[in-house]
Amino acid sequence: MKSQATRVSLLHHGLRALSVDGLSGVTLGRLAEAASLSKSGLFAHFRSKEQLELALLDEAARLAHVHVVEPAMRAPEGLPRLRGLVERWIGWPSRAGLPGGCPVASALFELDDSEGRVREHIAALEKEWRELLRSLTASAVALGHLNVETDIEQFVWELCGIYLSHHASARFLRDPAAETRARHAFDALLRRAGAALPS
Amino acid sequence: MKSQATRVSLLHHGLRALSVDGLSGVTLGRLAEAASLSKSGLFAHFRSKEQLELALLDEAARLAHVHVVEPAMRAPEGLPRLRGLVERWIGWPSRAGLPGGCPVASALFELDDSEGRVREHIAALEKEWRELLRSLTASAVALGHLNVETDIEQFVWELCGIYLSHHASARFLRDPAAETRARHAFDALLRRAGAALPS
DNA sequence: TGTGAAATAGTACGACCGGTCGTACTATGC
DNA sequence: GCATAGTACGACCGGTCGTACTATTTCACA
Repeated sequence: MKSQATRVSLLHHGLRALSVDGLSGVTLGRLAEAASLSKSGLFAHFRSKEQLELALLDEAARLAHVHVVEPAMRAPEGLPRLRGLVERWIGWPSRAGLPGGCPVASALFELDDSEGRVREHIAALEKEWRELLRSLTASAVALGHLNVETDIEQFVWELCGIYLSHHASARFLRDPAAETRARHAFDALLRRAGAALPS
Repeated sequence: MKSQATRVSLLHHGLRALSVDGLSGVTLGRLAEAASLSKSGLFAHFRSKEQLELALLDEAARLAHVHVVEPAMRAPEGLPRLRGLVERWIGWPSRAGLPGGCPVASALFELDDSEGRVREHIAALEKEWRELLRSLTASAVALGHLNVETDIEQFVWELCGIYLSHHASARFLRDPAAETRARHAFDALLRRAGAALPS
């Protein structure tokens, strides 16, 4: 039982470090210290650095599910649900209590030329996420909230661009207008897809 | 004279490493070995890791200028020049001979929560780049190629989103359609700004 | 309350990190 | 033609990395 609590604490501190420093910034020594544990005590939970990284990515995905997906799914199907998801998605890490940026987004650029299980795991998470965006968009089309001619794949692709641009301008450039820019871009994307929007 | 050649070689190998592994992946030992130099011989050129990083970022900017900006500036002012720039910008690292991705783009996500001169340098480069995009867009507006109501800042912001989304989908997800998606997104952005487009 | 397993600590390892040292060699300017 | 500055070398610094091994503590349950 104690073990479970320790593991939760490790994932908590590890996720914070991951969001700030990226995958390569999470080290066993620092994480052990942050969690008030010895390096070997930590090692007993994750038998390798790789397993720790995989667990941290899963924890990030779980947190995103709790803070983004679940509340969004309570909105009515179609456009409202899609809007709800996107609004909670953009900038979700800080609302979820993370001190840094989105772990998956930074990993997308950190590991783009690497190989191995960690990269594959992120690729799987990212594809799963895009599949969710795709299905919510398709649902909005099916319900007549968006045009039937909408290129759904293209829609999702551009949506991801908005997310990444927001991440870069909010977190790196520290542009206070990032939120507004993202919302305007999303509105424009919806308008192009034929959504009925207030002005 | 010999010194100059060594420095060029160091920047060359360093930039390759930077594009593949990111800033944290460039280490003095590995770079020295790649350039067939001792670590201390390398140190004679760059008196600290930080100075090396700054020099590498400048070299990346120089390369981008040669491969992206200069050829684009030969196109007629206004929309043609803007189009020329964007077309050469998207995916420029591989066309410039780099084995990895865009060093600035990955640094935008790698250093978003850090501090120091390196971060500031990247911020300056990025702002300079966005200012270039802004001025070319403003020129296209002034010449009547784009609507006068165009929100130029917003236009540039979304353009950066297209660049980042292309980077992620091409380099990480290895989606062969990345190029097409980026072009379609750019065309849609131009159409929204009132550009006269074929079909 | 005693015991065995689970959880954690302790210690050590080889490799690599950024950086410094003294020392050569070599190109360049006076 | 010689002083000087730049360039490169190999050895080495203290520190941290991931990982392995053994010892100790903690705790649930008999």
